[in-house]
Amino acid sequence: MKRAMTKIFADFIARRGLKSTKQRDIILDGFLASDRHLSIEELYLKIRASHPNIGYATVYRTLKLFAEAGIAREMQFGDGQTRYEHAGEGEHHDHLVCTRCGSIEEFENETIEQLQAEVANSRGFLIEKHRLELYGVCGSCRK
Amino acid sequence: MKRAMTKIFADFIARRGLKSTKQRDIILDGFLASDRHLSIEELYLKIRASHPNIGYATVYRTLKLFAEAGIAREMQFGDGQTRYEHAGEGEHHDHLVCTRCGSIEEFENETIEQLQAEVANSRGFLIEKHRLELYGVCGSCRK
DNA sequence: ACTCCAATTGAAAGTGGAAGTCATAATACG
DNA sequence: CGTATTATGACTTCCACTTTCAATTGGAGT
Repeated sequence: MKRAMTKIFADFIARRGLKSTKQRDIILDGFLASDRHLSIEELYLKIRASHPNIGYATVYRTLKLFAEAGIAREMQFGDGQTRYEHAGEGEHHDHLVCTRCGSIEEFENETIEQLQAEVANSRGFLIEKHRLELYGVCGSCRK
Repeated sequence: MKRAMTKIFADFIARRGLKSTKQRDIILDGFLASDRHLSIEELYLKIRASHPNIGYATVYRTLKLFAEAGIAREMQFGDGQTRYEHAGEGEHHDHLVCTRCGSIEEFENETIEQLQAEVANSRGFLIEKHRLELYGVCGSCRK
C-alpha cells in the first residue's frame, strides 16, 4: 500500500515534469505513516519534530500535490481546518465523527449510495461527489 | 411560520434576559424574508441596502443568536463561508449543491436516515446530528 | 417620566488558517 | 559540469470571521 502510493506519486511527479526532492519524500513518509485525517498543521508539527527545517508552506503545497496526484483527499469537518486522508484508488468512505474525543471512524454503505443516486436522478442532478458525516458520541466515549 | 419564528425568538430573548432591539428586529425580518442559506455577508449587504447603519458585527452576532434560539442553523458547504438556513422546529434536510451555479436544493429521505442509524448502532455510536451533501451539476446547469 | 445598570452596538483591531511572494537553493539533464 | 527550471522557506497578504471597547440604549424599578 505504502509502496503503491509512493509509486503513484513518483509517476505523477515524472508525468508533470516536477522534481523529486527530499522534502517531498519526507512529507510523503510522514503522511503515509500517520493516522488518517491529519490537518496541515498537524502534519507540519509532526514532521517538524524530526526535520525542523521544513516550512509550513512546503507541507501545505505538498499536500495539495498529493491531492492532485490522487493519493490524498481534502476533507472539511466542522473545525475550520482542512484535513487530508489517504485516498486509496477510487475508494470512498463516509465518516462517524465523535464530538467528544474527535476520533473519526469510517464506513461505507452501498445502499445509501444507491439511494443518493436515486434522489439526485429524480431531480436531474448529476452527482460528482458526496459527503456524509454522522456526528455524535463514539462507542468508547459512551462507556 | 414567520410569526412562529418571531415568537420563538422573542421568548428566547426574554428567557435569557436579553434585550429586544430594533437591529435585531430588522435582522430577523431580513433573515426570514430571504431565500434560505445566506452567508453572513449576503445578509449583511442585503440589510445594509435599507439600513446603512447596521454593522457587520451585529449581523454576525445576531445570526449566532438565532442559531442558539433554534430558529437558524449554521451550515458549511465548501465555499469557505458559513451559511445560515431557517430551522423549522426539529425538521432536517440534506442538500444538493450545484458546483456550477452554487444553487442549493434540499431533500429528505427517510430510508437513508434509517440506514444511517443502523450503521451508527452497529458500532455503538450515538448520532447527534448528521450532514449529507451531494455535490454536482443541477438540472438547469445541465441543459 | 427619570435613573441606573446591564446589555447592545458599530468601528476597528485581532485571529487563525489558507494562499501568495520572492530571493535563494536544488534538481534534472544536456 | 553548467544551466534552465522548479522547489523551498521566511514572510506577507488575504479572508472570514471574532473580539474589544467606548459610546449608546433598553427596560425594571422608582
